Amino acid sequence: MKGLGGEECGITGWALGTGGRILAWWEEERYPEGIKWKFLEHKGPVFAPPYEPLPENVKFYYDGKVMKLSTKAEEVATFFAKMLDHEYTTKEIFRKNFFKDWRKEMTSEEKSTITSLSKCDFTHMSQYFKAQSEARKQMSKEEKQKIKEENERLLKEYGYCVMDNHKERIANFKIEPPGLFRGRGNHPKMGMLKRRIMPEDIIINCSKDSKIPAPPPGHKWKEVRHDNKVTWLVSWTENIQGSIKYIMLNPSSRIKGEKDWQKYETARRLKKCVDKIRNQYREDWKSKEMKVRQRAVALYFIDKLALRAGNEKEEGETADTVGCCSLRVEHIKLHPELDGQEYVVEFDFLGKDSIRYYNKVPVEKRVFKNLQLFMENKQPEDDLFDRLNTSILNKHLQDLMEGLTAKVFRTYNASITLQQQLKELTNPDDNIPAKILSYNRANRAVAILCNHQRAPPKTFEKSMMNLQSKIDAKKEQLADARRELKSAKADAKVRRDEKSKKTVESKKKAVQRIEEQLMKLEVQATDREENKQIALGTSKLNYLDPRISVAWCKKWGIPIEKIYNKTQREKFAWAIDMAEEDYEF
DNA sequence: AATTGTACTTAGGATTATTCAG
DNA sequence: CTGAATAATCCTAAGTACAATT
Repeated sequence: MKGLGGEECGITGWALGTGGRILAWWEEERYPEGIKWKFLEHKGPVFAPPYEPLPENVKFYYDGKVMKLSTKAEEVATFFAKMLDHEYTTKEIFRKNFFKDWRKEMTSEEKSTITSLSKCDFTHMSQYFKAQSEARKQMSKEEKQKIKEENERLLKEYGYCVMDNHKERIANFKIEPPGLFRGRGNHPKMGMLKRRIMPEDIIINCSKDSKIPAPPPGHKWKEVRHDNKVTWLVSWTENIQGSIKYIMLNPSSRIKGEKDWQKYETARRLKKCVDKIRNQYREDWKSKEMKVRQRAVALYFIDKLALRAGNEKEEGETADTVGCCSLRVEHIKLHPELDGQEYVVEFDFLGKDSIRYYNKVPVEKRVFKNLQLFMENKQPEDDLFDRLNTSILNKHLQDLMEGLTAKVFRTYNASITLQQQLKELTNPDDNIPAKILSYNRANRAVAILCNHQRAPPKTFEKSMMNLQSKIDAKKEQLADARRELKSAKADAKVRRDEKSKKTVESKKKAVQRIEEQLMKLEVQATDREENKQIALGTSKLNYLDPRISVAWCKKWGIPIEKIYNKTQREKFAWAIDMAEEDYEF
């Protein structure tokens, strides 16, 4: 193991600074471009537990008759049985894909008997699994403790690696278990069998001079390589899309954190030239070249609406979703006038994860006229920007600023919006809960911009009612406390002794306390209502320069724990350490 | 210039752990 | 102490980006 300039502490492997203090990664020297590490040692992946056949008394029925399945066919059947309550299993594509793949696992006898999925009865198997999970919940404390300890042992042994001078947490050291593919939205491959990954599928990446992880007994790795130009430790190819999956490090690691930091620095560089770029694309709306006009309008959408770039996708391989460059004519409607506004564009399309993007946006007249032009003589299913793709766009952006790509606009606009909103919404006289509400509102403005949605929690209505009744109860309690205070005051006026004065004081305090509690509840209710369909986590984790939040906390004396939970604090340790209250994005 | 392959970030839902009210 | 609500964590799919290849 080699140090990066500091001395090296023999036991922990941490780099030491000049004062002998342990250096955090963000205080160390960086590697030259391209090299990701010099030393990498790990224990390899943890494989999915082997299949455990069902007990004899758990039956599968075909066409009303008990049927004993071969182990392989049974395993795949259990995948379906475990999903029986899920909407997936009612979908035609899911059922068709599942059945096709299941049949591949059957013996020839099974194949000739089982010819229709609708004649399969998995309910007994399903009940068995429900009972199992119920039993797991009912386990004694000791049993639960034992499982917890086993997990911790696994984490301790396989959950960490040594990369250069640091012991780092691995994000996903467990190999994905076999199961049925759950694509999102209207995915053509939903229900297909995700096969079991074996050591023979696995490529190990580590350094030559490290202790190479041993494959499970009787097995060997597909390959062991020593590539320090990449950050992954383990990879394999999955069978649904044929794409490569990786085991990589936790967000708290140097290699992820440094990249994250760099991402925000790139966005800050965009801040310095964004005005120029905006003027440029506005000019380009008038260009003689169609290509340039399309590029300029697309960039305007990416900037103004925080749309994703929109790479091309292979048709029929994935759900039909789009981003900016892949928008089709059918995804927008042009309204010369709508609700008293001129030149309104109505967007309606499915984006990443098949989340719907719906928005009515007034745009400049030039943009509107250009869109009309782009749509001329086209069918609904034709590309809106037929002379443009993400590669062309990104090449252009690279010319405008080094390191600039389409997604930098999302990062930039998200972070700058948070900073502005915090400035605007924070009221210095507010107490801490009210300030946190303001923070959440600023966060929410970003989530809305980025269209980060969630399904409203199943229990939303109920929990809202619960909260309301809590508020009502608190209001009554407050009224009572006020009455008591009043009578205590009257009492003190008559008696004029120390004891009754003290009573008044304590009653006053009680009223104050209850007022605060009430206010906290009301704030909570507002916050929750406004958050019904909006997911704050994604922007907080991926788009908002954490130094903005850290600075805000320092400025207003808000404990950082109120904004970031433990995991988030680990991920953003660099920002928490670095940012002062005057930090500006 | 289109196509393919690789490596990485971003994403919402599912599952598990913790907290809170009764 | 117990069960429901809530928060945290886990999981892995689905994007972006860019290099290599045809």
